[in-house]
Amino acid sequence: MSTIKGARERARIEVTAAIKDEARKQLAAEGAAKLSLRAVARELGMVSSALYRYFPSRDDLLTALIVDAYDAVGEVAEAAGVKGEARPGPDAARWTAVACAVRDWALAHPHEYALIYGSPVPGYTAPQDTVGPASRVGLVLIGLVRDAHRAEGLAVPALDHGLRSEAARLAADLAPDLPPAVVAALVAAWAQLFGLISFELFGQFNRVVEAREQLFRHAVHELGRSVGLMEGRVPTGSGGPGA
Amino acid sequence: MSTIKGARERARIEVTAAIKDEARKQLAAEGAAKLSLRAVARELGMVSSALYRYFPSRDDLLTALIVDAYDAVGEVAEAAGVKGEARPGPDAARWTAVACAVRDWALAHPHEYALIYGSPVPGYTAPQDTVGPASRVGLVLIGLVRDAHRAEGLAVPALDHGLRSEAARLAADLAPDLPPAVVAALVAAWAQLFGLISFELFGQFNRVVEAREQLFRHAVHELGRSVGLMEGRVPTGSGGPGA
DNA sequence: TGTACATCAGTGAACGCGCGTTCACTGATGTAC
DNA sequence: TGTACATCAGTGAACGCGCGTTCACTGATGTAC
Repeated sequence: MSTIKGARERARIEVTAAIKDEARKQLAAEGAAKLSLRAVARELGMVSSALYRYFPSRDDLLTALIVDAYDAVGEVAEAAGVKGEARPGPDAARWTAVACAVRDWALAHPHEYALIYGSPVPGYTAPQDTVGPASRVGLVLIGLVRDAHRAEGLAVPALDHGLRSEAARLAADLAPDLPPAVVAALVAAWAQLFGLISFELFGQFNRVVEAREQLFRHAVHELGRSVGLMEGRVPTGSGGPGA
Repeated sequence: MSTIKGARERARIEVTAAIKDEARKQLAAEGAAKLSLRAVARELGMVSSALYRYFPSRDDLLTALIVDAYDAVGEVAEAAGVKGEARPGPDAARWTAVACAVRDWALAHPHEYALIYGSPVPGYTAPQDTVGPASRVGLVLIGLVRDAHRAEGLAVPALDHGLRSEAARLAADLAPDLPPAVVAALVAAWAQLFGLISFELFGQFNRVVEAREQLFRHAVHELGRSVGLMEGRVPTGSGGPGA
């Protein structure tokens, strides 16, 4: 249990947070490649060498920011994906809710998004610590499809011949309880979901698309169908689709 | 006509090309943010100030690389998208061919791809010169769908209520001769196509997906369907689908 | 409660480095007569 | 064909800047007895 510790420990936690906050600000202003320890220290009124009490190197600070970003978007996705009384609609609606939540977070934190889903930072290789947090959004999507499958609300898609063995491998790795065709479609949909967000965020829609949310919802809806998620059977109203 | 000019002019063309080639090498090694005029000059055996005879600033060199990259991928897409005796199959096959050609180029030139489709370079804003070259791949996709439409080989998709006005706007801007539903689906598919490539290229498939080409082809095939492209009606063989 | 010692946050100076850009210059290539 | 001048590629030194990281240090906080 981390009960109330001494002033030293509390100070350390606060300063660490302040360093990361300031670093995030600079990320937004200059991008990851130009994140500078000296600038962070300067802004915090510290001397640059003082940061080394908190992070052994610039790369370690970057890693901390990456882990935080994965956790932040993961949390948002998990919150949007909860099943329960709060969200009684069909699973297709949860699918869309998760996708929109991720997109909203990305629009609100574009530079943190770019840090984790953008072009790799040159010379930086992510350490093992990032793989857990990095998989949280994916796990939400898998869980959601699993719920639909258990409720027999999944229209299992067809599986290309060429994709059979990879689909089996993916299913064994990620969700042995789901049909391989669903897992393969899910992985493809996962990539396309983030692809859509990146494309918008990195400016490719500038001067082309205006109603970006509508286009996003449309595409996400199609992605949900490609995975096998079905609409509620009643065309109007929000009555549950039954077992 | 650019007939054979003096030695000075030929030298200028050659040196300009050498600078861009060396810059591309450094792009691959260090990424766009760390592209350094001094390093390029050093590698070329010139003094750094000499580069200013060729490019007025670092940003102008970057712009030249961006334009070249857009042109390179545009050329590849155009070559793969040509209609004619060489490629008599249904338009769905051309669609896949274009997508695979773009992906192949991206895999062969990952850093040039990241330069144009990756996270924006901080502090750099693309000038007007890039918009023409940037649209070449999109134009290929539009042309291809237009061919299918003219041959009545297009199954016009349904159009969400919420997307109607944007679809009309997009169609007016990009392809007034195509049904708005098709244009909207095409723009979404275009984003997802590059999204898939970026996701793979930026390392998100590491330790998850192995048979990446198969997964890509599967997703691209679905995207083609979402736009309305149809398979040849004859399930086996490559006989043309007729008018 | 008081003292002696250990821990550790933060300082300030320094090392060695690389960067983009400017500027006056040299010398070779091209041009006009 | 020959001469005078203009053009321009490339030089070398300099300006002013920022960076990550190390290191011996001071002084405050925490701990053991």
